[in-house]
Amino acid sequence: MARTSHRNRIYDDYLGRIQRGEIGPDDRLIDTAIAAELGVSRMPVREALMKLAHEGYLVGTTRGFKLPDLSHREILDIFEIRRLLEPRAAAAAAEALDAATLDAMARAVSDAASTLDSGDITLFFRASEAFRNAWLGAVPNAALRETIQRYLSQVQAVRLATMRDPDAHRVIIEGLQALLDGFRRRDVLATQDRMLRFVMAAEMTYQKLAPGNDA
Amino acid sequence: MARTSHRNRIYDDYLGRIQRGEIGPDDRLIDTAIAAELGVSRMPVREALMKLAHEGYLVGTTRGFKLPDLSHREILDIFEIRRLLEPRAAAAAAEALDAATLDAMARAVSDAASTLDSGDITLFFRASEAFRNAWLGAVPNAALRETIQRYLSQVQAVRLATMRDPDAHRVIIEGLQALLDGFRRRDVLATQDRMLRFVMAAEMTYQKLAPGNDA
DNA sequence: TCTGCCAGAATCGTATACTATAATAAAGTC
DNA sequence: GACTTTATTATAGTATACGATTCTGGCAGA
Repeated sequence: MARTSHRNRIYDDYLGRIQRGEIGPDDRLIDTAIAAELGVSRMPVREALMKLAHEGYLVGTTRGFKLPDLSHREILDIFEIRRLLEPRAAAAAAEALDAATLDAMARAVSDAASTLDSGDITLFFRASEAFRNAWLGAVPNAALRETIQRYLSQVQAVRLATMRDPDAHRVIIEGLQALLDGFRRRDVLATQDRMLRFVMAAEMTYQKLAPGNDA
Repeated sequence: MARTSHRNRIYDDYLGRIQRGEIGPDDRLIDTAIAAELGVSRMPVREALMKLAHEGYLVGTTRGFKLPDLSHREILDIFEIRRLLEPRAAAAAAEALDAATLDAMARAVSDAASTLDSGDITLFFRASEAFRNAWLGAVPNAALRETIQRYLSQVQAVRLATMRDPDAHRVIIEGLQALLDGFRRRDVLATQDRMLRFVMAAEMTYQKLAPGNDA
């Protein structure tokens, strides 16, 4: 009867929670616990969590699944990939974005800008995520979009590490505003350049604020 | 006792088979059949195959797992990603390659070149795969390496579609020779350029020989 | 001969149960 | 009081079983 399986519903559910930042770095996702909560057996939960792990959104430990804690090196390695992919993806999205999505992006940017005064970290997180998901959703190359999405954990880790620094906060918001302007004008080249600058700014900020160098 | 789980052993086993081209486009991988063959239950086999599917090496159908049959569009989309990533990755590998790996690559290229006369398609396939795995193994950025490896299915599909054309065959071997020269001389910029040319040559050849346009 | 339906078989999704293993807590020793 | 060793327990891994679903092939009727 079910139009989709338990496994897929649970997968969608937890992917959404991860994207919205509802899973903390210390949370442990245990199949039996989730299964009991949902009134199903371990297996569909286990399979959903393993799928998230195979896609990089979680890592399995001997004691439950948790968010990956990326090392300094891994974060820098992924920055290298993002520098290569995201400018091109953003440029392609600039040609494809529709008005409704642009409006949503404008709202996200103004939400984010408002947190410069309010210091509302949660809103800033949500607005950044909304902006990113909006333009990514408009990338016509599905494979490219999915590859970029898989680095969600890195984006969130960087955000977490840099968010509380006022300078970084300001730099990011200026970057978002510049990007929004490029997207709005459907200026492919400007968008490409600005996305590269945006990623590189994030990288430099991260390097400055990074918590030493772990494994 | 087992140093690793059944699941992981089966995963490694079948990933190897896929890489070596031992799984045909019409083969169906059925968990119960493999389980019976190995003397284990369905579950570890099922989980191994699902992991391969989550990583893009297989797709699940209602009747077993099989190789993904990428559409024309998907193949072109992945070419766009490869154009962005592989030149940079090859350039980084050029700095890191050791002598033994270079020797292995030289052997792969000469094996591949020998098939111009012999027409030994299997050897050409194996040699191309060996060359690719060799330089990819030397890419220092692990995340980049893994992302590129995930497009194995596309590489194989393109190889399959272009391999039998004599012109394409020759173009590929010339590209391999040019790449080998770049790698050998540890010439980062030349390697980067040549890898871009190599990928673009494959793309153009594929477009010329491509089997129409399916879904 | 073609088309639609039905029965059977193959395979998937899920449930439950058991074992193995690794983290944690507890107990003992120096 | 710190360090080692031994229970305890939580959780992962695997096995087995069964109902649900979806192909497949044959049969009936047009």
